[in-house]
Amino acid sequence: MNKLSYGLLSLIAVEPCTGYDLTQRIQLFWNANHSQIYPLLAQLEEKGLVRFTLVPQTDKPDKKVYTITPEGKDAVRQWITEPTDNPVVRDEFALKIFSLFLVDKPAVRSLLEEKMRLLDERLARLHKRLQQLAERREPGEEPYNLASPMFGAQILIEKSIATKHAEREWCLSILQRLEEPENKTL
Amino acid sequence: MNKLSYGLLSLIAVEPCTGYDLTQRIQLFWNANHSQIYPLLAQLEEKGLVRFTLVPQTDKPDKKVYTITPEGKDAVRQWITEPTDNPVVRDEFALKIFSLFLVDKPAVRSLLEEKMRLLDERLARLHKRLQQLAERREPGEEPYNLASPMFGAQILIEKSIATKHAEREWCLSILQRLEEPENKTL
DNA sequence: TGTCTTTATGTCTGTTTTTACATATAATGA
DNA sequence: TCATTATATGTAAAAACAGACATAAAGACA
Repeated sequence: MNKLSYGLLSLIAVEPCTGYDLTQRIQLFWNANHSQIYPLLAQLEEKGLVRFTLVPQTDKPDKKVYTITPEGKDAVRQWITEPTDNPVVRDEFALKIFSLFLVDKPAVRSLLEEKMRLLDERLARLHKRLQQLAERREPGEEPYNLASPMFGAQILIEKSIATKHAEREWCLSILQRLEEPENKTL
Repeated sequence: MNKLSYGLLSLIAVEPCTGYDLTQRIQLFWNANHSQIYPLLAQLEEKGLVRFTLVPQTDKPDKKVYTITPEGKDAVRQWITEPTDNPVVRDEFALKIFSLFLVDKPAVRSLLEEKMRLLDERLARLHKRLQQLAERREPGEEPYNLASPMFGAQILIEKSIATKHAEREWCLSILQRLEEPENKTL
C-alpha cells in the first residue's frame, strides 16, 4: 500500500469524510488530484480498511461518506511507527532563483513580489482555518490536547503558518537587499 | 519542455557542471534521480540549449561537463518571466500527524524527536554549505550581489535555513506541549 | 578478501502522478 | 443567456518518477 493510501486513512480516522473532502484537505501536505484519490478509496474499501455509506442529497450530488474500520486504525498505528520518508519537494520558484543574475532588476522584483502575494494569501487562509477550528470547540471547552482527533489538524496548521511566515520574512529581506547601495547600480 | 529541464538549465547557467553534479545540487529544491536527469540533459543538448565537453579523468570515471549556450540563456530568461507553479509537496510526516491521537505518547514523542534529529542534521549541512560559499570569495571581495552567479545559491541556502529553523521551533513547541498538565494523564 | 562508498553515465520497468475526458445539478455572475 | 464555480464521483491516457539493473575504477574498512 502506498503512502498516499495511508494519508487518506489518516484523514478518515480524524472524522468521516468523502473523496471530495479528502482531495481538498490533503492538498496542504500532499499534492494529489481526485483522479488518484477515488481509485485508492475503492482499494481501501476492498481491503476492509474503510467503509462507506451513500448519503443522498437534494441540492448537491449524492456522496459517499467514508469511515475508518478497526482494521484501518490498526494499519494507521502500524504505519506511524515505521520509518518516515523525507518530504518530497518540487519548487519551481526556487529553481528560478538560481539564474536571477541573468535577468534585470525589475524582473527579479516582480518574481519576489508575486511570491510575497501568494504567501500573504496562503497565510490569510491558514489563519482563517485555525480560527474555524477553534470555533468548533464548545465555549469553555479546553484547547485540543493530544487525545483529541483535532489536535493533529491544529498543530499542522500552526506548522504551515510558522514556515510560510519564515518564507515571507526571507522574501522581504531579499527585496530590501535589492535596494541596497551595492545593487543600486545594476 | 518540462520544469525540471528548466531547472537543470538554471543550474548550468550558474556554472558548468556534470549530470552527477546536477543530481546532487538540485535535490534541495527539486527531488530528482539521475535516471531522470541524464536523458533530459541529452534532450537539452539536442535542442542546442547546452553543450558538453568530455573531460577524461585518471583516478575517477571520465565526465561530461555541460555548459549553457546563448539559446539556453534566452530560454531561462523567458522561463523566469512566465507564471510560476506552486511548490509541489508530499510530506509523509505531516500525514502521520493527523492520526497522532490514535497512538500513545511515547510513539508521538519518538516521531517528533526523530524529526528534530533530521532537521538538526539538515541545518548543520546548510550552515556548512553557506560557509563554503563564503569561502569561495576572494579575501576582501564584496559579498555576492544580484549580478553574481552565486547570489541565487546563497539566498536559497538562507531560505532553507530560515524555514528549517521554523520547523525545528515548531517541533520543540509540540514536544513541550506534550509535557504540559493537560496531557500528563494521557 | 569481500563489501561499501564515491565518482560517473547510462537504460529499463513498473509505479505514481498529471491532465483530460465524462456526467450532473445548483448557484453565481457577466 | 452563457460561462463559470462549487459540489460530487468516476475513467483513460500520457507524462513523470522511483528503483533496480548495468558498468567501471579507486579508496576505505572490516
